[in-house]
Amino acid sequence: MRVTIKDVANKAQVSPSTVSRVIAGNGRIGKDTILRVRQVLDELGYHPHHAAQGLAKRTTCTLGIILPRTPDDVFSNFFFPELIRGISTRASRSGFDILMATGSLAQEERESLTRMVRGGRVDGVVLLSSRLEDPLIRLLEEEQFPYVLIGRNDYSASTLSVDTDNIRAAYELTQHLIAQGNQRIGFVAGPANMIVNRDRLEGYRKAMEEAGYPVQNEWIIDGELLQQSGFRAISMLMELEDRPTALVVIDDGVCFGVLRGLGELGYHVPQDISLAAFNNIALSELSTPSLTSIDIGTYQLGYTAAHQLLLLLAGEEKAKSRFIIPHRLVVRESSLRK
Amino acid sequence: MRVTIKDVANKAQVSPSTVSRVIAGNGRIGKDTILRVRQVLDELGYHPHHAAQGLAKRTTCTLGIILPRTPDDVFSNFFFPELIRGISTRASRSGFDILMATGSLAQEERESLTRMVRGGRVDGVVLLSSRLEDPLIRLLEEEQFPYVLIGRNDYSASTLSVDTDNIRAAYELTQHLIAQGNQRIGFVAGPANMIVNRDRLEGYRKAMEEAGYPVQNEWIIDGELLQQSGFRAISMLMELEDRPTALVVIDDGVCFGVLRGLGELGYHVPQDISLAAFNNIALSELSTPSLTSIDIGTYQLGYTAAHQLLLLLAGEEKAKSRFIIPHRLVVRESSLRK
DNA sequence: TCCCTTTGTGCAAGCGCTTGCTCACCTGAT
DNA sequence: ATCAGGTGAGCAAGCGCTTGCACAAAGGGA
Repeated sequence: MRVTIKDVANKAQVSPSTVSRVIAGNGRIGKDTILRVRQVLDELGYHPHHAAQGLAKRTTCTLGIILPRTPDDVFSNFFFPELIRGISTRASRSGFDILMATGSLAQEERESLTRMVRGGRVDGVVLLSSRLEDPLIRLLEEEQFPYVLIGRNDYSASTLSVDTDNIRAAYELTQHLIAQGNQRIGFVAGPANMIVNRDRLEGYRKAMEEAGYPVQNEWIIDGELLQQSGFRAISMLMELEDRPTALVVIDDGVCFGVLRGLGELGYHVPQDISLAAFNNIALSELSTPSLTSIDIGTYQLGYTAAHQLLLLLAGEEKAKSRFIIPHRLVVRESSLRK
Repeated sequence: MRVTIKDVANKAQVSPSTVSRVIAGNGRIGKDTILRVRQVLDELGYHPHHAAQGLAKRTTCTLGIILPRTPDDVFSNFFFPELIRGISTRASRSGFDILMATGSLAQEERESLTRMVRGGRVDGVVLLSSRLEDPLIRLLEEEQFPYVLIGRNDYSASTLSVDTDNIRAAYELTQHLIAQGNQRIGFVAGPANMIVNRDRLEGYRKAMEEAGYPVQNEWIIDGELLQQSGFRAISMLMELEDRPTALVVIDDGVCFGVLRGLGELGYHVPQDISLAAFNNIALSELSTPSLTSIDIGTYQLGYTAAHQLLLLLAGEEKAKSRFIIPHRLVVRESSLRK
């Protein structure tokens, strides 16, 4: 049978309340009592029963995460573990655990979140989302439930969020390609309804405009690169009269697909065309050619998100609601024109 | 304020116990009462408070997972999300959630698990581990806590585990290379203390022996391929008089490193040397050359693990304790000698 | 010496839910 | 008309913990 606070109390010859207070570290307890209780405490290997504690204290010491659905958001897969690690590390530093839910369907996803929130399973939620219209955000707003967004939304400025400055990042990435002598630069986009996609496109456009280089519409292609349709798009792009000499790609994972597609068409990177992408996943360094990428500080993103959420839960006055994690351009072979 | 069972009871003009029984679906309740309560139930959007329910029922409807530590187990990173998805999908089908913990240090990892188990936070644990001597397994055994192992151990045959037949898989993979005309085949290994490593090595050896081809010790190298030392090992291997014409690589992620290393040394795959690996991560298909790999059915692995654990928790008699998920050889460019 | 603080501890209520038991009522067979 | 048995619902205890409040003992100033 599990060892309860009562067992400890009996063995230490005090009342349960005293034990509780010793653990909490508040309340006025005699010095020797504290020592005695502590002794028994780890003699018995006591751990408070979480549910009971939660019930009494009205708090769960748990953060919720919704794992993004696969078909919707394939590429977050590649950096997801790193993100989790950031969140989890910060959380456990405050004694918080992570409750995770998935749903293959939007419906299930919503239900999971509802159960978490209405069921009082978590104190706050980390939402990994950058869809323009996110029903989960709406849900949390309606419930007025504490949450932090990794990414950004356009609902309300007061939403606590942690993000990369994607516009800036894309701007710099494009500038890098320009500095390498590219004038015609294309863009391989992700799902249109993701804000991150919109932002990166914007940064790219800005850099091109500033440099005085026109952007052709045909240079912007859809990056469902894990599918056949992606290959077709790439192939059409390369057949253009004035085809780009470089591409900005929405994500490293997608970039792998682009690289593959180009290879099959007989093109070499970076000799025939340069590539530069985002997220700097672990394998980007190991591909041939290695991928130039924007490192978005994935771990840091998760860590900070958890940190800010915990501050919010602790009732700290939040100075601002939006936090930008610095990114870093990592130049590798795929963009270095010989 | 949260809506409690009492609120529902009041509004439906019944006692809380009746509401509870309506929800549980047991107990003798009048037909019209049920209808009335149901009505109020979703009118108010009631969700039972998880902690309270857990306290009363002595169950948490939660499964625990320990996320493997990074430095220890880098490459599980690549298929981890998929595994989680499998676990989570099965779990949520039974109304279970997933509690996840990390620890960067072995110490923290242990503490997380202890908190989970002793704190009554979870009903069972899914352990992703294949270290030979795993302190976490020991902990769970001591506590006699229900768990399922993804991988296998050598402690006790009664441990519930779900695994790939790694010996067999490695055997087949090696046979494939042999069928391609390779006689001298090397092996790029992972951390020596992982059972999966040992098993795959064994399968490889068996296939070689059966074919009557000798295995040189120098052909078996350590695959810390994300490090410098890995490159050195590869380079030394390739300088051997009787260097292998093919390599079995412990993991796709590592294989990316090998591929990279070989490329830097001026070798081409598969022309100069063939490569074949394990796990079939998403990007294996997209690299150039694409990677021949054993698909271990990652999702299925997670799903089955959760399934068996839930059966165990439900008190079902378990017919056997070890479940093997079928693997599948996926032949791609890296092993096809032209 | 008396009274007012301060200090250390226990009592008991309550967090939201489940469940064994009791009890009132309604059948239908005798 | 009577009563056994079935049916529908509520009472109250209890899950393991926290915490406001009461209270006893000890200390200190007048």
